[in-house]
Amino acid sequence: MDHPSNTCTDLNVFLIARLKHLALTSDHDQIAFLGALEASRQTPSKRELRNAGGPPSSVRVIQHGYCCRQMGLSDGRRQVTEFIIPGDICDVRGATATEHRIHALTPVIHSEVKRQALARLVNDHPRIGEALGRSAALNDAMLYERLVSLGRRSAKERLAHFFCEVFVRSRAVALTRGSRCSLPLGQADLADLLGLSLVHTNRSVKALRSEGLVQLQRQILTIHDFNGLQEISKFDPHYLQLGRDAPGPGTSRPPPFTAELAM
Amino acid sequence: MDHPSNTCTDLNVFLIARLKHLALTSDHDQIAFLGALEASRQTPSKRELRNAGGPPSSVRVIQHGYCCRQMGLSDGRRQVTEFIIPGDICDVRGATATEHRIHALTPVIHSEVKRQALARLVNDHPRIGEALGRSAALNDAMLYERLVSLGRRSAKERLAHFFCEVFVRSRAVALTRGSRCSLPLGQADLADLLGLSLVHTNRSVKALRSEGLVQLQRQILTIHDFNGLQEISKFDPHYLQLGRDAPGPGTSRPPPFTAELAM
DNA sequence: CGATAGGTTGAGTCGCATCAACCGGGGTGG
DNA sequence: CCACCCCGGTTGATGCGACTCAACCTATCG
Repeated sequence: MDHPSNTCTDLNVFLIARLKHLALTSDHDQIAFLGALEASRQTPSKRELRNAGGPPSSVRVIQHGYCCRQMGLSDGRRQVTEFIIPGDICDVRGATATEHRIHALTPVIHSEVKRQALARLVNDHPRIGEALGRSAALNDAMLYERLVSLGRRSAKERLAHFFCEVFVRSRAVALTRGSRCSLPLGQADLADLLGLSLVHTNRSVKALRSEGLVQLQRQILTIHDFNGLQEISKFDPHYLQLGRDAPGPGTSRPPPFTAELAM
Repeated sequence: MDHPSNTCTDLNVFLIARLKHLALTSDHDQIAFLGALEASRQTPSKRELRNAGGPPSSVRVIQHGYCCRQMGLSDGRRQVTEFIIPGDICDVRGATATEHRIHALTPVIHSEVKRQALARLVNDHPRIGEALGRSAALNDAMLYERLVSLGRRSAKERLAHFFCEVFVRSRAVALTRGSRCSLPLGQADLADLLGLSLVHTNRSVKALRSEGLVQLQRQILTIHDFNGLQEISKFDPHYLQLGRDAPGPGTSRPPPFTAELAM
């Protein structure tokens, strides 16, 4: 859970954890997927992730580090649409041509699978296709949930909900240590993610902190009272399709996915 | 563009128009797709669309009528996440188990393709898979765009942007007549779609109307000044992946899709 | 040690929400 | 045929949540 460094023994631990949660459990399939990855690339902090110049619609995998996807308006306003953690699989369906950017919040190691290779891969390993479909569905579920936040939740609710989400997602790929996880977002980024102003974000975070619910300092999120956050935001982890309350990654079992579509 | 009635000569005109825009141009493929549809079902206005009891993840196609997808919070607040028009293809990736509902705004005729059939279909007709992928990508693009609206646009901007979007989408499936199209959303629904209160929605609509930009009465949206709306909201139709300014469906050409992923 | 970036705080304002009432039309039942 | 009601839209008044402007504070760093 520390900031990206080279403490990571295997480049793909997070990705593999993610694949497990996507119910891609067979070693055979996992190896096939890893095998299809291009060489890893590094992107330094505060830079944009760029495809390897190739055709724009390949699947990109974040092996290490954090980033966010954001869209900018012509007048400078911006909206962060996703917070991306290690193991996440991005752009499963081709990124639409809109003004999307993936911004590295920390040094990021990532890789991609080219269209061609992916097509073959999915053909030979239908379960990989299914897993990717689930990944996309999960992504959508988070999008929908954020839409609800921006549309109908108050500032504190948005923050509480987001903190819950980040923590549960992080835990699912073993990126938590106790009640802490990494959250390398500045308050400005947080504001743009939640559709709030910087100042109001600051005050709302302060409110949650002074209620003893969370702490957020030096890029580390500490959850002091998960239930409290959950109470405020009515957070229901169901949509994340992850093992419900598994305290450790060991006991979390892949959820009973309603056999999804390979596509 | 009238309210759903039986004036429609062929049940699938809108769907076919949509398929064309998804660059599924071959008659062969189109017929295969239509052939895989289950028997059409009707859902009366103000009811929920329900799957035919079967497994939850099949693709659903709206042949006639309008609906919206919405999510409810425990305390009664709700968020409308999508406005769905004839020809739209829903749930391409399995609907996540969250509290999603598809609500019929008018009488709706719809059909679905079962998972099994779909898998075979995509296998035999790879272009159908690609088209469905594009459909999902387009859906996502609209989601992202709405996220920006809710997060960073003012009430008037949201309305203007949404009106532009609806009009362009409707035009793409020949559901416009002149500068009018159907918009069977009450102001309450509109409010829940745009993350505003009913009252403020009303006043904002009034503002746009008194500036001579639009008119919205009896479920009919009339665009008096598209450029004005576009100016206010910085609407850029690019993300809709539709032919740019084609006044009629005849001249609109499928955009140069960056060959997407079949999956 | 100045410089810069990120976080914190105060004051004032505004957009939007909320509460509450009213209006007009279409349907319904007496 | 009219009285009634219900629903959707409209409007006014008021208050709050969130935004903006503008400092200031604190760390980290070259």
